[in-house]
Amino acid sequence: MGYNFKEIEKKWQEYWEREKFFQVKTEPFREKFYLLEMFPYPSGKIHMGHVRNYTIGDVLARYKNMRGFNVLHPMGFDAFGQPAENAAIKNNTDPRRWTIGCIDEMRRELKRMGFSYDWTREISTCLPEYYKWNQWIFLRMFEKGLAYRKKASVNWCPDCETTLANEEVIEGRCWRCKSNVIQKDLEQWFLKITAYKEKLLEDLKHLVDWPERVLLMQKNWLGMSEGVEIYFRLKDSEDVITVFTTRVDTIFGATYLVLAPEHPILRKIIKGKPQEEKIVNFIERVCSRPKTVYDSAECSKEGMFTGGFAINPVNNEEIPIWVADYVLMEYGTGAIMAVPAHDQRDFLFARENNLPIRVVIQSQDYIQSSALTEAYEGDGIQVDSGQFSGLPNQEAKVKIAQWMEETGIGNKRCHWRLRDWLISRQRFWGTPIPIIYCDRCGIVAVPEEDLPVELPERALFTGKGGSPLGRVESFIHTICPRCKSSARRETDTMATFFDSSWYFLRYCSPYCKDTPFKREDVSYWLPVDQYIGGIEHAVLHLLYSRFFTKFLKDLGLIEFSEPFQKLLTQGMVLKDGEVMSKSKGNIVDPDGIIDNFGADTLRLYILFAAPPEDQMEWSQQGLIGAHRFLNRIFRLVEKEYRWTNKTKNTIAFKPDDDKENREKLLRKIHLTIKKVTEDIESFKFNTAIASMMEFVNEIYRVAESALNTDIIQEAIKILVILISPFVPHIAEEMWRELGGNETVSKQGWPVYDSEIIKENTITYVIQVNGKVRSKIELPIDTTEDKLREVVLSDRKIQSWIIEKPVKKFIVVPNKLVNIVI
RNA sequence: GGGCGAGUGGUGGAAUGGUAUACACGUUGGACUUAAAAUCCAAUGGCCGAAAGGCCGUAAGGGUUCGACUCCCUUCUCGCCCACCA
Repeated sequence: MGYNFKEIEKKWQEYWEREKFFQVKTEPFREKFYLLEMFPYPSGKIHMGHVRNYTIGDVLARYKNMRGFNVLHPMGFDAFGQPAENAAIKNNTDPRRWTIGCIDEMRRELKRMGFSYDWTREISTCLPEYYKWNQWIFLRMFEKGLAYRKKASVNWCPDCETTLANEEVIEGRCWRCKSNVIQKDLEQWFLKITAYKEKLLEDLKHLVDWPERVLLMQKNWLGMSEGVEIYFRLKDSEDVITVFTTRVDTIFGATYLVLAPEHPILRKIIKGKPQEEKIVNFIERVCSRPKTVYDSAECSKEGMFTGGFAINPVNNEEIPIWVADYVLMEYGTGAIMAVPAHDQRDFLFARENNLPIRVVIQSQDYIQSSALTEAYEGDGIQVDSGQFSGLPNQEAKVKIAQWMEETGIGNKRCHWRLRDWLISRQRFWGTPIPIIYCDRCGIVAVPEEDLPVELPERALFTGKGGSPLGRVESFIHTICPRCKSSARRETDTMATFFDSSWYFLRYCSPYCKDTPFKREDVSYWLPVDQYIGGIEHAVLHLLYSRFFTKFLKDLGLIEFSEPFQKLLTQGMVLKDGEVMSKSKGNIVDPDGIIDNFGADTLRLYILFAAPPEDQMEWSQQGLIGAHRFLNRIFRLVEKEYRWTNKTKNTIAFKPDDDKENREKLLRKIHLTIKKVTEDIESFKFNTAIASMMEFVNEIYRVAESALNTDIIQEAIKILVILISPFVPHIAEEMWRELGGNETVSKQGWPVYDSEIIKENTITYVIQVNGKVRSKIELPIDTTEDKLREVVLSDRKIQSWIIEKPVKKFIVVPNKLVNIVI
């Protein structure tokens, strides 16, 4: 029989709730700590990933609390999204009711875990009092020209007459009806995140407490590349083709140009040429290809000669213009200069189509154009490059660009990978975009006083015929705010990433009715001191949140430009080496684990199994081990080590029969405080727990030999405090059982005494030629001469160095000696 | 194809230039018990040896160092991100 976790956990959860233990308020003169974990999508049940994420956060929140910080630790739900709508289609029910049901269930589960949230601040993005502010922010962006309409293609199922997310397109077919998906152009809303690209890149430098790889992923996503735009005149017209290159040093090796199939000048070039029809067919074939199908480098590059020629401005050479599918309209200028000798893609294409290859960068081992088997993309010396021949290419790169700017041949440019953010979704379950279309006035913003534009109560969910919102007549028909004639509402809703791009601000003033948040609250709590969540949000969510923050700062609503000071990305929870998922059927349900072992066991196990950032493998055996450990510490209570209120926080020194054990335990107490504190600060929860296990082993060992001493009571007391952020319920229970008043959560965090930790003697490791041969116990700070004398007279060491001269005698103070012979 | 990260006992992991395998799981043996569970004790990288002890050992190979899991180079494997980005 183990300890009664069911009763204990229920009791303390009720206590914390009754005492409003984790409710906080803005207290300008108290040091704050804002700890945020990524809020969940309410799919119905929490999974182990959530448990891990929120347990990591909870340990830190409770620890910071005990250190005296005013800790904001909120939780909410990212409640809009497709699963609710799909559930509604399946059962023809209301996505609202489905979502609220899921939220209730998940809140119940989160409470069972004993997380220290301030539940009075809970938010759900699907409630009008929240999404009103999505619309408000959208309108501010619209005013600033940062929200605009543009045609963009969507995946479209002609049978269901509906748009599909990429994940709903399975092998080019609709996931529901299996018919072929086509690309369809729709007018859609975009946010001009590209207006902030330089700031988004620049400010990454300040995010020193973010994981390196997240910074790198953001950097790659922004994708800035520096290069030169070069202007190629056409042979027989005044038209100019602009190409972008990062390798302007290879310009003398350009032997042809390539246009993307969508390039606007292409039709002009081929007009009236014999191959016109063939090329038009080619263009149409390539453009209708679903974008997801073609698979990069593996895919063979297809293209044709257009019949046109361009003039290379650096040497007036005539070069042919081609069209090929390996050039993308979306990047750069949609046209490239092809240098087959120094670009692998160009090389393959040139060989396929018998186009000339000309080496203009010579490598150390001499290369010949005719003998190349692959492009040479490395550095070297310019050859056949006019006045730049003989220069190292890196130097030539700079000089050629300069020369081009002076002569008007080209200009230095940056190109970015980042695109504007498409936020329109042809879906019901999202924030309505607050826009009205009037035949007379055009696109009109919904006036602020009319917000929120609420989702209608009822809609029909069939999965066919477009968005359900588009068929709710009472929603669509409205009056133009400007001219008062009849008008139509926008029926698209916002992508849910919009909702989560500013939710961390709403937690500060969740009840605010006039603005999205109160300035005084936000300026106290923000930025978030520690953000914790999955690596899958390393790019989009974090980038969008940074964008919103910068935008709100420009509006003058906030004073900071980065929302998250520190970031921790936790690893995934695996079972049998695979990610837990419904489709694999390898889910372990947290609820069932809590039933059988308790929340404390689950918390302890999930922290002990691996460091937070690493992936962890679920093991039922390991879980049982954690449970066993909790039983083991709980048994300390039953051994009658209760303390009286008089004992207080001091460690009493009393003469004891077992002086050595006493001193050892005292030192262990302070070593453990040190280790656990440092490990929590650096998120090494697994080793923090290991050190507490060692501590417990030591307490038991000493208890065997010297029963019922005050030092043991003190050790247990410290143990209970140290372990309380990890396993709060059992810690509270033990605290009371042992005679403590108040609660353990209200105890200050213990401080170690470095004097007590100090050792008087050191066990020196003695190596001979780098191999451990002996260990000698010596007083601390033994002089080197004395050390040498003792070590060389050691019997074991003597047998190793006999008759061999000592070449070197290396001393690492208070640690190790290495004798080289 | 490019970038990043990782590879340590039967297992999860510890040690980031100084005793490799802390802590835990598992396994084996023992104590307690009529029995089981629970608990407690002991052993647990490999090889040689009766023992003392020795040799080998952190994916593979090489290098730097008095000393390398740790730093450098080469190779292999796995994971993640990006990917026809000019």
